Amino acid sequence: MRMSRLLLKTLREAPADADLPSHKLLIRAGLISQLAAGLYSFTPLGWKVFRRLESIIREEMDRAGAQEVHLPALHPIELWEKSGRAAAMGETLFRLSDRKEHGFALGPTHEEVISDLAGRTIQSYRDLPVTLYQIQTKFRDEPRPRGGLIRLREFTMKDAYSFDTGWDTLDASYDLAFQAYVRIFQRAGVPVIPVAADSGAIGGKDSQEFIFLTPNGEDEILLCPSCGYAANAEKAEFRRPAPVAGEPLPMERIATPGQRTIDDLVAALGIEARQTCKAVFFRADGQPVFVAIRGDLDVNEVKLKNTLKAKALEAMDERMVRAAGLVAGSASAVGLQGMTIVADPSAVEAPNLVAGANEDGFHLRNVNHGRDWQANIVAEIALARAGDACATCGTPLEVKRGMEMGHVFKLGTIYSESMGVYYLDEQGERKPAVMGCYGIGVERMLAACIEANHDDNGITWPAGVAPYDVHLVGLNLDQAPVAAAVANIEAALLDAGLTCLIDDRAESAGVKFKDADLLGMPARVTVSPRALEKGGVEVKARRAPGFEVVPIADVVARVRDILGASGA
RNA sequence: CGGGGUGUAGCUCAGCCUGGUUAGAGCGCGCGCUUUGGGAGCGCGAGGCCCCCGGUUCGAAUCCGGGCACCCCGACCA
Repeated sequence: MRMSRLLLKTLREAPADADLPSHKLLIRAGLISQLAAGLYSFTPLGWKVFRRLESIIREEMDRAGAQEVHLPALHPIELWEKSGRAAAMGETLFRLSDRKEHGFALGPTHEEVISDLAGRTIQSYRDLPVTLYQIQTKFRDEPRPRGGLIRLREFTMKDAYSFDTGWDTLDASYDLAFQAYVRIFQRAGVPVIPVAADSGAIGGKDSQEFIFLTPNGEDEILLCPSCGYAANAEKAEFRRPAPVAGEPLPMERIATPGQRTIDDLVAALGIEARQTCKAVFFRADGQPVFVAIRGDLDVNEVKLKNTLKAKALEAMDERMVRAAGLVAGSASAVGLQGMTIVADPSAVEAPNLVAGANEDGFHLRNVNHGRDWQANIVAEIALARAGDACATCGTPLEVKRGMEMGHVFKLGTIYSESMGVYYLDEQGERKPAVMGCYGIGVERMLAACIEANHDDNGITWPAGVAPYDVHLVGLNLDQAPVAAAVANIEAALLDAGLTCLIDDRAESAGVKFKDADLLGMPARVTVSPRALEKGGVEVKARRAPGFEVVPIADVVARVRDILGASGA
C-alpha cells in the first residue's frame, strides 16, 4: 500500500478530550475517528489492526474446537423477557419498535439467541459437548462511555458458549476456552492475569476475568504477593481482623450528641472502629434492606446483591431513609422491625459493640447479636481492601488497577432451562445442557494492545497485530535508483508473504520518520541515496534504537529477524 | 443518575471578565518556489450559523435564561 493513496491523516497533537495513551495514539495515528460518545469509525489502517485481532481470536477458538456462527443483532424483546433479563439489563438495553409497534432490542450479548439456536439443534447427549462462538457487534446504552475504545456503546465481542451434558465435562470445555484465551492474549501482545470474579448480571458460578494490569484500568484487583491469589474487588475474599474479645456485658444507652459517623464514635468514646457496628441501608428490588457490618469494614454491594438474589440494588437516599423510619447516624438493628436485616459475620461474632440507639443523639454500648438483635441473613458481604489479610495465607493483599479483557464463567443450566436447551441422556431422560460462557471485547483488546505497546514516539505494534509488517520509507524518490530499489524491495517482501506500507509521499525525511514511529510498524526499511552509496538500505526495528545498512538482497531475511523478535 | 469541566477554522487554543472595526494565532489544507536524514523555509490563498433556541441591547462570540453535545471522577460492564 502506498501512503500517497492511503486514507490517513496523522495528527501532531491529540484532541483535548483524549486522556489515555491508547486513546491519544489511536486518534493521532488516525486509526479511529469519533462519531458520538462511545461510537467510533475505523479508518483503513485501524480496521486492518482490528481484523488481525479478530483473526487471532478466530484461529485460537477454531483450534480449541469451537465453531463460529453468525447471529442476529436485532432481537425480539420477548426473548429477553423469557430469560428475565429485559428487567435485569434495565436501561442498558437499547430498545426499539418495528412498524407494527412490536418490541425489539439491539443485542447487548447473545446468551438468549445462542440458547435458542442450540435448543433447536441439540437433542441428544450424542450432540454434546459443543462450543459455539461469534464475533459480532453488541449494543449497550452505557451510562458512561469512556476512554476511547475502552468503553463503547457499540462494540465487537467475541462470545463463546459451551454446552455440556454435566458439570464434569463443563470443566473440560471451560479449561479449553481458558487455554485458548491465554494464547489469544499472548499473541495479541496484551499481558493478562486471570483473577477470580463475580459473574455479574449474566449469572452463574465459577468465574474468572482476564485482567490487563494498568493504572488506567477501571477495575480494582486484589493480589496476594505471597500465594498468588488474585480476585477483583467485588469477589475478593479476605480474613477479617479479629474482634476485641470479651464476655457479653449488659447493654447500656449512652448520649452521643452530634456523633453520627464511626469516626465520631471512635474519637468520642476512645474505642476502635472494630468495636462499633455500622448500619447501611439499601433498597433491593424495591424492598428496604438493613445491613449491619462491623465499623472497620465496608459493604461489598455486589456480594450483598448476590446474597439477596436481587436484580437491582441501590443505596437508599435520604428521603427513602426517612420513609423507612430509620435514624441516619444512630441506626441499628436493635429493636428494628419491618425490614430484612442482613449481617456480615463480623457484626455477629464481635461482642459488646457500640451501635445506634435508633434515636438521634444516642447510641447503645455492649450490643450483642443473638441477645439484643437478630439478623435474618448472615453472609460475608464485606469489601476487601488493600492491606487486608489474604484468605488463603494471611499475607496483606495489594490493590492494583486493571482492565477486564475477557471473562470466562460457568453458567450452568440457567439459560438452558429458561430458553429450553434440553437433551436426552443415555437413559432417555430429558436434561438441561450445562453451559459455559466466554467473552472478549475486541476493541478494548486493541486499546490495551496499544497501552501495552507504545513509547514516547508512538505505537510499537507486536508483529502479529501491526497493520503492515514493514514501513518502507523512500527518500528522494525522484531519483531513479531510489525508486527502483523501493520497487525491488516491495516485490521481494510481497514474494516472501510480507506486507508493507510504502511512504512515497513528497514529504521531508523528518515527517516520514515521525509518521513511521507514530504508526509503529515493527520493521522500517529506509531507501535513500545516502544508504545506497553505502551499498544497501537501512533496516530498523521499531522497538530498538539503532539501524543497520544491509544489502537489498538481505532485506527480507533481516526483516524476518525483526518480526520474530517483535512478537508479543 | 450525582459531582466537576469544555463547546470559536480539520486539530490545539486565544478573544469573553470590561458588548462596538472585516473574529485571531500555531499546526494542518491548496498553489508556486526553495528544500530532502527527525513534523524544514519563503510567498500567496481557501477555510467560521463563534453548539442550538430565546432574551437584554442601537449593537451579542462576549451579558442573562433554557436546551443540547462532548470529556473527566463516582455507581454498572467486554
